[in-house]
Amino acid sequence: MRAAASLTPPASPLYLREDEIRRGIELLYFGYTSMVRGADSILADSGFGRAHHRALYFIARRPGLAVGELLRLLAITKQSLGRVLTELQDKGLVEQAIGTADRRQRLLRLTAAGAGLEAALFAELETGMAAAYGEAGQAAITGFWSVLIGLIPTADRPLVDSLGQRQG
Amino acid sequence: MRAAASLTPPASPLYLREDEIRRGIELLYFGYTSMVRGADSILADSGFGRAHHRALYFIARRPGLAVGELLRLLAITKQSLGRVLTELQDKGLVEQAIGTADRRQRLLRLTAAGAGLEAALFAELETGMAAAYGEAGQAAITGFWSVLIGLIPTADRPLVDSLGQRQG
DNA sequence: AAGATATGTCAACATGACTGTCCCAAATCG
DNA sequence: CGATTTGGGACAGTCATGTTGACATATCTT
Repeated sequence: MRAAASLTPPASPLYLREDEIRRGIELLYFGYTSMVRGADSILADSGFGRAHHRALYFIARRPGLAVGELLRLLAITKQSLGRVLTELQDKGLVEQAIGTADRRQRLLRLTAAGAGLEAALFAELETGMAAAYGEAGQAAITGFWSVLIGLIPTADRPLVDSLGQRQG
Repeated sequence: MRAAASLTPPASPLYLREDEIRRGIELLYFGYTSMVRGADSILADSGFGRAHHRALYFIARRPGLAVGELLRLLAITKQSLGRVLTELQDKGLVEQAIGTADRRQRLLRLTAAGAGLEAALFAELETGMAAAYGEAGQAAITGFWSVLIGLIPTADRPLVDSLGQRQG
């Protein structure tokens, strides 16, 4: 089915060859690692790692996030998150408040210092992402999103979607 | 960058809002982690981890790959790769041959057992990727690829492209 | 009052990165 | 030819970040 080698179509809709799957796997791997590696030097300067970055990111995205929600987003154990969160609080980047509706909850938000670091980290990711968006064009962006959504198990999609929703 | 906030053009493809950038970051994170997590149970059954999976993957993709090329693909230190490679060789999944053009090189390939495990791992990734491709449609796939390529530093793109090239 | 839930904490351990150092064999350069 | 560089390997120690398991406390729900 490799018939016309001269006029290779980008991707055939029905006959998905192994090479097309492998290309997706590889680009996803290299694209993801390129993105996260971009922030490493900023993190190293602050004495933090990628785990701290992920926590900062989601707290910045959803201020007032409860610990349990962050746990579900990161899909790690509470012991792992506990260490990260303790460090961020000890260094004054994150603060907690007791939940209003449910007083067992600890609602997380960034301090001014935390927001400053997160902004620097975000600016770094933004540079790369904006360049990629600009290079690829508007139509490509929606395609990029829709394939990625398709990779996420349907059970997890509401959680991911909730990040983009207007704050309640 | 946020200078023209007052006179925002209505639907300009160049006006990239923070939410669009954050959506890309998040979907890339969740899409990538969803993909790799799918193979974890197979790996655990074999007593390997994600580092072994990455090595197996690239050796399967480019049989006869030299150690140095694998090192550049994975972007880790040779000490880290050394341990992984030693384990894969000790368990009979990978074998080495002395380079023909350059006898210092060690060319890597999978044994039959290695190819079997890699096939099982690939089948797992393929299931998810094929479903996402199918859900999203052909146009989306090329958009997906082109944004991801844009995220990869230009200096690294030839290396990534080389994976898809016909074997020399 | 009893049970479930949200969070925190202690301890031990596994994985997979890192740095630094040293070594050997083969290729390449002068 | 000798000197240097390159490809690969090895030893030792460390760090970041994940895991299990057990247990405690406060609060909400029934």
